Amino acid sequence: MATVSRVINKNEYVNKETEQKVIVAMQELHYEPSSLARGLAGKKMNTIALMIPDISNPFFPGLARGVEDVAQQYDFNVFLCNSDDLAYKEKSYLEILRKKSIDGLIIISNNVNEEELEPLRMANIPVVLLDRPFNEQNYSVVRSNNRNGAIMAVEHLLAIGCKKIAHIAGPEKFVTARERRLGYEGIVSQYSWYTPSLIEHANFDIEGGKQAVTKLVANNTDIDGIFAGNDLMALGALKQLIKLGKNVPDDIALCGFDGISLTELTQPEITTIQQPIYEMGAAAALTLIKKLKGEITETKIQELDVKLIIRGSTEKGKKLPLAT
Amino acid sequence: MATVSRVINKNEYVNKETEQKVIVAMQELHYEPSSLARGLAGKKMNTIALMIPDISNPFFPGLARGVEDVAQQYDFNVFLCNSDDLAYKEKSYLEILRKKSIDGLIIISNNVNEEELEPLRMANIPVVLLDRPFNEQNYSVVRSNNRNGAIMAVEHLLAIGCKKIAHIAGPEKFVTARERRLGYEGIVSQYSWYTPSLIEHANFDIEGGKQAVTKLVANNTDIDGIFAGNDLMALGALKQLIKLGKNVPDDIALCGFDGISLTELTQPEITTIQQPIYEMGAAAALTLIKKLKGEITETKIQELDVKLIIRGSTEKGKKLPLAT
DNA sequence: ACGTTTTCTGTAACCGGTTACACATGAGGG
DNA sequence: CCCTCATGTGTAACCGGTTACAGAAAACGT
Repeated sequence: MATVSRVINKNEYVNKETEQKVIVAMQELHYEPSSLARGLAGKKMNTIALMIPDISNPFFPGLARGVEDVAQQYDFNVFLCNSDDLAYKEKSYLEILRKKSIDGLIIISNNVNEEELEPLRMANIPVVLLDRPFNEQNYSVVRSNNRNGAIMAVEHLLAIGCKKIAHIAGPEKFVTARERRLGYEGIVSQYSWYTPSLIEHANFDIEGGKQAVTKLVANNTDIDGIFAGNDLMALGALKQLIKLGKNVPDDIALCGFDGISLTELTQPEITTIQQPIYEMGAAAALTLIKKLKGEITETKIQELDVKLIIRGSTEKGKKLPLAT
Repeated sequence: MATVSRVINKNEYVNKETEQKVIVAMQELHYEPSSLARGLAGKKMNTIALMIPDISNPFFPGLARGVEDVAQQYDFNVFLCNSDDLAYKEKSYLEILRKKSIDGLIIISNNVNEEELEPLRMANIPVVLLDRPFNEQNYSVVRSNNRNGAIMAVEHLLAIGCKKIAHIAGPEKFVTARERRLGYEGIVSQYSWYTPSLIEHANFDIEGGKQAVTKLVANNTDIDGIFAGNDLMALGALKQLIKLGKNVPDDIALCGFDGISLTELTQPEITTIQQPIYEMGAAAALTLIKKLKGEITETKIQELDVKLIIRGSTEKGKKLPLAT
């Protein structure tokens, strides 16, 4: 028994011959060591968990892919938890994860706070905050440069000649939404046309984008540019703008944020600030796994750069193929 | 110790008073039973796995939601496995699932066959096939009525006056793709205009839809209707049709299959055959959990009905708002 | 040749639960 | 009053691994 265990873990003296015999026997008997028993005996389970808030926003599956690929590469499994951004689901998952003895956690969440992660810290389970850090001191963080991205978006809209730019902001409880709004405000507050009513808050989804556009257009008859806080809202915004008979980009130009592939699908295609989605997931997974292996101990912040992708929704004056 | 275990499992004589004392003590000590130890001692882990082929096709997250919600309701956890439709990933997951002692599996796959599931059968782990059954004899199956849906789609295209209808078929290895193609062929083969070149095979994704349209339009100058084998392909098809300067629906009408919400986002919106996505996931989870509880033992096939959702892409002659 | 060190393997305790079994207690029946 | 049975609790074996420890055999140094 002990020798078999040593063969499997290859970390102690085992005679080559015996090792071969064990390996052959394992194959013949189709022996598969039980993760449960190993875990119980104090070994790592080689499983990390990834908690995402919304599986139907393609941004998060995109992150998940990055996490999964890296995990797979290092022989880790990923336990995917979809929290729907609901605090109670997140709490319940955190409990479950502890009971199941996962080795580490990558979490994207606004509802969770330090206190709730305390039990994990006690159990020595490392945590990496992805995309939405609630605390950059005590945890390793992977996120993109949201404020910069917002600035790039607004400056681009100004560069193409927009004279009055509105912002569809995500919920204030999201750091990402706040950062993007701050980036927007930083630029536009210098202009005389700016009024706070140019900011409309909405949920980070298609419906939110639609509703925000309706309000913005009703309250500000002369806006000619919209910076949406994420791509789903930009999609909804575009849909609604068309419905209201606005020409995009000639009447109103539109820029999103995230870089999900759906923005290439619309007519016109949507200009957006592209985050390195896959890479963010991969970086988070790599950081977590290195922590698990003890290769790094200190917490670190990884801020990835975003990129402006110019498409039809901000190319004024260009002749586009007609949709109808 | 034994008494505590009895309190937790509430299945044997325990004095009310003692029970209370145990419960209080558990709270005071923040005691959380270890799933690992329970699993090792032969108990269920209350975890089921869901294997999906493509997390970026919204259809599958939709199924996942259904599965998750029902699982949660019955206090089960879901281990989500994204196989990318790759046989080796699926195989590797099947091994892992066995080692981790999950209780049951819901699988959406073409690559897996009976032989590969044999170890699960030996380990007495029930399996439910979802969406893409490779065998309807030995496993419980949840799927929708694909052939009927295809027939409905084609008949709708005929009803609005299409004189030559093409089909973008998914890969033949998918049962769903085959069934839909058969439904299409069943109807159109009665017509004199039908030729096999009206069927173009493509991958079940946006890019596939684009490519197929390019070929179809090149080979058949007079098609005026397209039935796409799934919505992602329909999205790609629409995009490409517009690029080629075709008016949808007046030049070419378009119908998809699945009923993902993205079809409402385009201009024009896409007519589609709606599957009860969430319900399919929920039904699969319910079946699996009932099997786990021993409430059902026989295998059963659940075929859910689909529904035609008529939208702009098949409403000929209607004035639509302009996109540009 | 003999003591020391290295290599190798087996025994047994342990991880944290479940459960068969033994045993104690009190209630009910004749 | 004694026997039986239902109720309640503790003991110990077990699930399937890991690993500290002990001890055997082989290699090495002098």
